[in-house]
Amino acid sequence: MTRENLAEVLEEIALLLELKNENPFKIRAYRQGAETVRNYDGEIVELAKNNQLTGIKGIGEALRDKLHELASTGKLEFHEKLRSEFPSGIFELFDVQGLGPKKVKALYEALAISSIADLKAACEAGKIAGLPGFGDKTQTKILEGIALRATFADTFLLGSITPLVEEITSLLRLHPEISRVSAAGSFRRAKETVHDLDFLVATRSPAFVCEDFTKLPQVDSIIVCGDTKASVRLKNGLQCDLRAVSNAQFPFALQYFTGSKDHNVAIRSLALKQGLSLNEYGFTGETAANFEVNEEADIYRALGLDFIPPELRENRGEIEAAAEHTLPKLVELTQLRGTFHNHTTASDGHDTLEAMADEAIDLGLQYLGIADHSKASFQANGLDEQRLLAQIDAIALLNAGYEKFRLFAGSEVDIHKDGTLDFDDAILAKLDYCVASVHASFTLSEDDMTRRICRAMENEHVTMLGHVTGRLLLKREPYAVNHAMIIDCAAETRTIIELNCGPQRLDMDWRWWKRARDKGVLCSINPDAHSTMGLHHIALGVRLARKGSLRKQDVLNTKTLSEIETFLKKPKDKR
DNA sequence: GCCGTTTTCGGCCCGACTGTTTTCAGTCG
Repeated sequence: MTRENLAEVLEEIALLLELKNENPFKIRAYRQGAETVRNYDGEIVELAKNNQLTGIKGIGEALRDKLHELASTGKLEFHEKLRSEFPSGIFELFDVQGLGPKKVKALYEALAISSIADLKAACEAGKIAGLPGFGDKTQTKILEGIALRATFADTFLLGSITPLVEEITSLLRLHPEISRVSAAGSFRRAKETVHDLDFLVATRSPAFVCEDFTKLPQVDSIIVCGDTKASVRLKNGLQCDLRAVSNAQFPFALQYFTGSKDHNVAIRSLALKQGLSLNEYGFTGETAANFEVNEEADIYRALGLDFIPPELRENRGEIEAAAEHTLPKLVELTQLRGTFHNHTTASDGHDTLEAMADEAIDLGLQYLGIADHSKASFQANGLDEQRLLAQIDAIALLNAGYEKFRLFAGSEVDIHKDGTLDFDDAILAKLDYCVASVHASFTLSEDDMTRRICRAMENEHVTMLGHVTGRLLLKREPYAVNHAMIIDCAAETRTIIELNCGPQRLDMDWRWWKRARDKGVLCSINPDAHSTMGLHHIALGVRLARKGSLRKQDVLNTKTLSEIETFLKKPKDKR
């Protein structure tokens, strides 16, 4: 039973309750519960098993008991009973755009439709259009929705859509009727994956701008287009929404559409307590006129809060911190001085040592850590001892030619199944630093995997731990590890934990960094670059580090070259 | 079902858009 399993059951209950036309607030409580489970920074599964879920906002008595039953027995009677009332295929109907609980229920009751296949057949036979509340257009839209679902993924990697967001933002900026532009939503909050893109613009001609938006070259088809909002499907399948507001409304709308929903609910209730009502267009209420709002920060200030950076807006304590003026000063891209864990043509990288160094210099970095694979990563052309020693020499030779830049010789050394390393200590001692990573035997139990990784971290030559869970977002599940124990072990052994900023990895997950930070564990923002372009992912890494509440002093590679040289020369237990 | 500086009951965000209606229901964010 994983955290995600718990959350999924709660979400499924919410869906089933919707089908049963239950109290919408009860339904929301289950959804909220799922979100709380996903975001909780602690061993929530363990706590649920031991029935220790107390004092967690959003989880009351009923949810606590249900999560306890679920975590300790693997199932939940309440859930199973609900499930037995509907065929299991009915869940996939919710994936079709335009189908919500009422329509799904109507389809099931009138035509016994309980799968996408049923639905498609019924549409094609023209049976849907005649149902009450349905019509010809609905039937056509459902067929389109089914086709769309088959063609495109519905979730996208933050890193892979970033260039697209930049393109669209620049095009909107060029529009003569648009004065302000911003991406909003989960993209702006730097969620690791996003379902859709939200753009917000300030304009005097909203309807005109909405129409132009639907004509952008990236647009495949129009979903809706009204006077103040438009939704389109981009050519890569991503749904993209535009909201057009006035310049005065812009900061309110930006705050509103950036979310998260939970953050906004909390902000609004805080406003209400102060006699202010907040919506996406402004303040209302008796004292509303007292506040001049030009920027988002003015809204937070009006509520007695420090400005909350978008990355932190997940309702995980940031509002309380903003009220107490204890928000962290988050790390910024311009503060990075170098980066570690990068590959070259020696193992599975596409570019040479020299090319990688040149790119790092162009990015304004003072140092670059090389860490090609070790010999056990046979599939990645891992280096054996001899080739590694040759690479150390090659790096020394290049370093002699740089004036204000340095390459650090490292290795991404495989952690064997038993926690021993792929190189012996004598070889590791010759390196400037070492990243230890798991690349095989992913199916160990959580206990065994955690022990394996901790054993590796106990090695005095292991500077940092690579990709903690090995996850590939949207592709491969993380292997089972106990994050809390890994973090404790890192703190004890003075091992740095990597924030691997490959767009598919973003591992360790942002939800754990605050805990690591508070235990004094340093983070290294590592691109795991396999090409010169891969180095650019440090920008993505910084966004996720910010989301994880990390400050400059929590990030190893904000150290200057001379600081990092001193740091790496110290014995590990003195760092 | 959750929550509490309106505290154990009675709130809990609501506006935009579409399609099917003839004033509104459903979906979405």
